[in-house]
Amino acid sequence: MDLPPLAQQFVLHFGEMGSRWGINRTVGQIYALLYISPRPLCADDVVEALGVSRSNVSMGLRELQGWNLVVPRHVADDRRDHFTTPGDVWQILRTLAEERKKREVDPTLSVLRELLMQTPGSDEDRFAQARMAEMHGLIEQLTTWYDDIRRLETERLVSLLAMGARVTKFLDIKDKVVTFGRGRSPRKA
Amino acid sequence: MDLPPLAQQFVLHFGEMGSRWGINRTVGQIYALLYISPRPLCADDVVEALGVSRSNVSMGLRELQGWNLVVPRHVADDRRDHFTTPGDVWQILRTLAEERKKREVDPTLSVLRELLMQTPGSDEDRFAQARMAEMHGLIEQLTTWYDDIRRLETERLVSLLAMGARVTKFLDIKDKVVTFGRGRSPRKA
DNA sequence: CTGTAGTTTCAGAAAATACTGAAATATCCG
DNA sequence: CGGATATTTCAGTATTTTCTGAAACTACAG
Repeated sequence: MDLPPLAQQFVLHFGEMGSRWGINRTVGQIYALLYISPRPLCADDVVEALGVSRSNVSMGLRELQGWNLVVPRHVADDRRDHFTTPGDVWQILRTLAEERKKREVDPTLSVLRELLMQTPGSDEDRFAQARMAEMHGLIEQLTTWYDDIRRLETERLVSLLAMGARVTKFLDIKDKVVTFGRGRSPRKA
Repeated sequence: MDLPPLAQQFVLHFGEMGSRWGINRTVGQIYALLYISPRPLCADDVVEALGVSRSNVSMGLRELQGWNLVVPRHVADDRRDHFTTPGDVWQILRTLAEERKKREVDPTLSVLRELLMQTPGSDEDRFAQARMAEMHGLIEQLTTWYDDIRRLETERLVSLLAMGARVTKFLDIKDKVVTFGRGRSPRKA
């Protein structure tokens, strides 16, 4: 690997973190490389930059495309496919959330649903099913919330984040507003 | 493995998902088993239920304790350690978020900080650093937000989730309130 | 149709990870 | 302390995952 120092450290870090993120080292490195590259790179550029085999790069790029974290981009006067990461980090975050949900949460949700449909044949199973119901309820609440906020434009999402826990203040206000609406004597909030 | 049908399916599913969640099959199964068990189990119970080696269970339990997803619990008249998962699913969610952040996000955040301190030695590095700054900004916003809401009691967290994207309505209200505060003539909202 | 440049597939090698049984260690009780 | 029970460590084995080079495939230009 022969990259400028900062780039190299970044790429190596992503390689190491790869395993914790459920991807392998090469895939992590390819992503990092494309992320900090000022222009789209072709597979051979990646081979050269990372010093791994051509076929490994091919597989890595395929996997990253499967995650929608890397997109092909045509470059004038070159038959070869070139690749970039989407530029907007907020978009990347959405993609990541979406894909992780799809891989890590959805399968479990559907298994839980199936198991909750079945009739328990023993006390153990009855208890187990109750626990599964709790887990199912939690996941369902989370995914409903996620489905809701994923549609927000970035700007709104950012202000929501910036508010943080302070939004709960408005929950209080809401309670008061509701009270007013029920005919109690209003007074200034 | 010899468990009641529902329990068994649940345990097997967690074993399969393990790899996607960054844990191995046995660890996933142990967790699932403890989660649906009506009483704390000792290591030998787990060996018996899952049909894996004693030492494997020992390592798995150790790992799960490292994640704070399993806690030892004493059982009367038995010298052996017994283990449970915390009962409250919301607490489990918090723990999971906390641990995943610690393992998957924090190391990258600190590497990014380091790399942003360094002086770029080339145009490539200058560009790379700009991209790293974007990523750093995003992660920092997310972790700030997370630090904020992780402290909420469950009840408030739940209502926040239930509100979903509707909280943004209050952002509009807030704008109005600010406007009022600046001396424009107030009228009922 | 043929040659060329580019890409993907795939079987096996290499590396990493998970699992086991045996031995070592720790803990408790009398 | 000595013996019994419970737990952990660890070296070796098995399994899984990753990576490679060679071959197969594809698309296009001449």
